[in-house]
Amino acid sequence: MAKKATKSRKSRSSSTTAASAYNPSTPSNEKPDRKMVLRVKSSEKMKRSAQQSVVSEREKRPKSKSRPKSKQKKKKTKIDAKMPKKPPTAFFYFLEDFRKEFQEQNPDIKSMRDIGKACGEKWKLMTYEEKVKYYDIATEKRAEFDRAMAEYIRRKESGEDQETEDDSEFDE
DNA sequence: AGTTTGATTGTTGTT
DNA sequence: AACAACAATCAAACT
Repeated sequence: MAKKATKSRKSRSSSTTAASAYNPSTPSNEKPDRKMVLRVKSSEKMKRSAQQSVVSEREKRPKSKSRPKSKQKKKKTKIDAKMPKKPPTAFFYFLEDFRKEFQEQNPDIKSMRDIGKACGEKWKLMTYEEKVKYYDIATEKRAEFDRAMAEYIRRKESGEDQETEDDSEFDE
């Protein structure tokens, strides 16, 4: 088993792995954590979705307006490099892993479009427990993002005019 | 040659 | 409550 030392960073102590939170019902593992229970409320919703997953609608139709096919990014140029971008969702992390495998099985396909389709299909087939792994990562990232955003705002309010002060960046 | 689109789901923010 | 927009990514496509 490859031991991915992913825990290299931050040892927030906290043995609270988000995964635990995601596992609302552990058969044998019953930890009566009175207060620390379910930090992620979305877990229930997600689980339900995963289990039900049975969507009768074979054709999803946007009830409202047509979907803007092109409206994601106009210019990838730097708008604000300091601004933290939204963290990838669980699905995106899954994509990262899936992509590698997919490319091995299908070296012919290189574009993400095709992979995305396959990923989406499999994603829906995946069970909640399997998804939890990715949800866990996404949740953690979101927390970090939230913190980064707060700091970013704080710094911005503090004075964005303040040029590199703590970091000696003499680029020019 | 450089910019844009296209496709996937999830999360968040706005109304 | 529900929609809108954006997150990564890479190749094809367009200008």
